[in-house]
Amino acid sequence: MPELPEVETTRRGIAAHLEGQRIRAAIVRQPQLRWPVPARLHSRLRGRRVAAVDRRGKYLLLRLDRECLIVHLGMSGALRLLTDKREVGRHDHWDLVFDRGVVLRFTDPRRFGSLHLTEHPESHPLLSSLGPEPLGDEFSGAYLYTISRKRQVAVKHLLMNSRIVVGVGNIYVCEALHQAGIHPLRAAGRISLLRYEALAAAVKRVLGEAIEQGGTTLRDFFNADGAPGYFSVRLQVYGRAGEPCLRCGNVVKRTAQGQRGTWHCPGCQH
DNA sequence: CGAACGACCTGCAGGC
DNA sequence: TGCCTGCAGGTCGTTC
Repeated sequence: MPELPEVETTRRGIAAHLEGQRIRAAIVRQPQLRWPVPARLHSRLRGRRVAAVDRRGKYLLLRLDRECLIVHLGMSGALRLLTDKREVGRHDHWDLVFDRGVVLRFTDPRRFGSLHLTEHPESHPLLSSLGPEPLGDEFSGAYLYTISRKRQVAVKHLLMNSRIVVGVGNIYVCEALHQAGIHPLRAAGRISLLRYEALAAAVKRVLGEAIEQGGTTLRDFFNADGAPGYFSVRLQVYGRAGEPCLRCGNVVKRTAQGQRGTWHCPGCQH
C-alpha cells in the first residue's frame, strides 16, 4: 500500500489527535508481523505520553516521553483513528487506546508491517542506514549523479533503494521516470547530470502533489479517518498498460522488472 | 562491494 | 461453484 505520500497522509491524520495524549492500554491480537511485536507491550506503554508523531522515509515514529515506537505499514497496512466503538476485524492486529475512547488501530492483511520499540530510533538498525529524504535539500540531481557513477543497476532500482533515497516506491518511481522522460531500465551510471536534475525535480513534484491529494488509493489505502486518497486520477503511467500516453500518445507498456511491474511509455522515455 | 532473487502473507481477479 | 495461477503500494537476508 503505502509509499511516502500515504505514510505522510497517515502521519498528518493522527499527529494532532495523539500529541500530548497518554496511552491507557496497548492491545496486541496478532504479534506475528514482519517481525514479532515487542513482548509485554501493554506494561511498557501504559501511561506513556505521545510527545510527537514524526516520519522517516516510510517509517512513522511515535515519540513517547522516553522511548519511540517505530511503525511500518508494509504493503497493505493502515492506521486509523477510531473515536467510537468499532467491531474488531480479522486483520486488526494491534490497538493503542487513549483517553475518551480514542483508539489508534493498526490493520494489515498481509502482515508485512512492523512495530518496534526503541530508545534510540536514529541508531536503530532499520533506520540507521537510510538515505536522504526525497523532499529535502540533500536529495538533488547532483546527489543522484554522484552516487550513481559506475553503477550498472537500472535507474528504477536505484531510486527504490532506501540507502540511496527513502520513500520512493513502485507507483511514484514509475511516475517520476515518466515525467523525466527516462527509461526505467537505463543503467544508473549512464545518465547525465542534466537528466538527473530533471529526475530529482520529478520525484519531488510527484511526491509533493500526491501528499496534497492525500495519497493514492489503488485498492485498500485509507487515511486515518478511513477516507481514500485522490492521487490515482493523476497517475500517468502506473497501471495504465495498453492505454495512450497522456503526453505523446504512444501505448503505455507494462514489463516486469525483477518481481515487480514497471509501466513506461516507449514513446517518450529513453 | 554490487546485483539478483527468494522470502514473508493474504486477498482478489481471471481463466478453465 | 471451485480450483489454480498470477498479481498487488515493501524490504530484508542470502547468494553469487
